[in-house]
Amino acid sequence: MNEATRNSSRVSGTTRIADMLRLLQDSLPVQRRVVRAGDVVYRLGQSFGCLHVVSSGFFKMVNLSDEGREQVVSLHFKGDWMGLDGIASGQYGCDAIALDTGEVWAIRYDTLIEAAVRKPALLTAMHGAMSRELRRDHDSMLAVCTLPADARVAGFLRYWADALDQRGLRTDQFTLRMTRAEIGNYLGMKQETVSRALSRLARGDVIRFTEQTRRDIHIPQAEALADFIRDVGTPSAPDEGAAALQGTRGASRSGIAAAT
Amino acid sequence: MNEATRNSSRVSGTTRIADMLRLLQDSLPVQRRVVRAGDVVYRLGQSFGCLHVVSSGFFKMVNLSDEGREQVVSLHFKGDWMGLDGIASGQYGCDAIALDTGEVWAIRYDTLIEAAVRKPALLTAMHGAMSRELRRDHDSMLAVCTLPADARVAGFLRYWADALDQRGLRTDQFTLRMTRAEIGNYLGMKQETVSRALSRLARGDVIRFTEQTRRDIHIPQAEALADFIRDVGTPSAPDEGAAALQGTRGASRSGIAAAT
DNA sequence: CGATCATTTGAGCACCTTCAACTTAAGTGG
DNA sequence: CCACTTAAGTTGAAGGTGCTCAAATGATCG
Repeated sequence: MNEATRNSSRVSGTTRIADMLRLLQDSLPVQRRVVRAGDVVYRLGQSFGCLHVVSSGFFKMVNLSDEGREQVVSLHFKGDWMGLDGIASGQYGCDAIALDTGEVWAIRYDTLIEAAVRKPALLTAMHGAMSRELRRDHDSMLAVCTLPADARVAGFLRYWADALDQRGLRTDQFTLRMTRAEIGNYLGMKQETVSRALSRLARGDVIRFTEQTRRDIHIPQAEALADFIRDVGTPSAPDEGAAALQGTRGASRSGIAAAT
Repeated sequence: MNEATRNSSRVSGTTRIADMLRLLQDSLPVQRRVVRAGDVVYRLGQSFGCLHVVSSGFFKMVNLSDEGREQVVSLHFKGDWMGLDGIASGQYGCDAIALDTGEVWAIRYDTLIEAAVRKPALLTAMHGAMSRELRRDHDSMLAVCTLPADARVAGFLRYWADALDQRGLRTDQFTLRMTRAEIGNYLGMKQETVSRALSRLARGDVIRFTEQTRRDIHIPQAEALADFIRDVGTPSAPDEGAAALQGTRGASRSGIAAAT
């Protein structure tokens, strides 16, 4: 996703999501459910029957291997759909866990399909959600496989800010709803590495910590974040945007070589 | 995906795919296209209009960042759908590249939706494809983020064998359609690491190379592959299945600890 | 049959992990 | 309100997995 796409989607994003929620509400019987942090919406292996749409709050999807390895594979915000990966097999493919208080709407899949004959917009909404999720998965893989740890954390913050942006919320300051361990799991690194990366970003003034909690992030300028991802992500880049981090880590790829 | 799921899907998998291709052929105008290795089916950013279904051959989907970082995000076999990630934005999200000679059927998305009113099975087919792709993406992330390099390569071979299995092809011996560099990119490692991992697997007799080409893989017993992934994937496991690799790498996690 | 690409293998190093200690935040019950 | 407990987060030191760099071999193709 490039810069232009991100910016243009702010206004249309909020209306798109609001319109979709209204459409669902008006066209289908929805089962509302209020959740609190840690609540389970559904579990991997449970019989699939409903799709779930986020009305408010934040959710994580956790994949689990046979041997017990865990992986946070996606995050879901207002307007996102959950459970799409259960359609084919008839069983949900992940655990869906609430990261904060919020509300989900459960929609029977078969009911949705029936109603879609009368209201094609329902299909468009669902297909759009699924298509966006595929795109997001692919962007995640790109980041996990091609970016060093610091840039991955920076990319995560940008992703979170973008998600808020598309929902009309303030993006220069927000509260992470996840522990360092959860973030690390999602990004394919350990919690200590996340902590160090955040400290380095703060030291370079790419981000700031507001409050003592260390979960409230302030982003002085979105440009600096984007620049940082670019510069650290491409080893051949000269030191311009990430120059502020000299001595901490930004110099390692070019500088240390001469020292050995 | 557990063992039972994999085995039960062999017979039903082949009929499912054959039935689906027949359904598409009989219900919709499909644009056939023959491709050869390296051919581009569509490119990232191109205007979305058609979904593409693999009639034969093998394909990779490549995601590209603004700065030029490349990532193979998925592989597609007979019966798989391509281009689903373009629905929401109206642009394809990846490059679709043929890995071998084959055939793809292009289907107009809007035509599909119209026809689905008469034939709901068309929707079921498309939703199933998308759901399976989401599941596969999540399994990829799990592997990339939680398995060491050797187990990731072993998991890749098992994935390829499973894909062939579901299509009724022989799974104890097959030809990889990708270079080491492509495999490495897909698995989040360098080509040298893939090469070393394959050499170690062969040294432990988990796989064998047939022919001189080093792309024809023989799997003496599928169990050994699965065991290997389990054993190397879980650090706490005692040395039983991967014992054959003593001295190469399998011992590092449990053996070296005592040496320090 | 020379040229190019793919693959293998070795040696050294860097990024990230592991292990550990410490600090801070958030409850809980007296 | 303050000990006490537990979980989350930070930071340092040391070590390992996988990367970089390099060279040699093997495969493929005009």
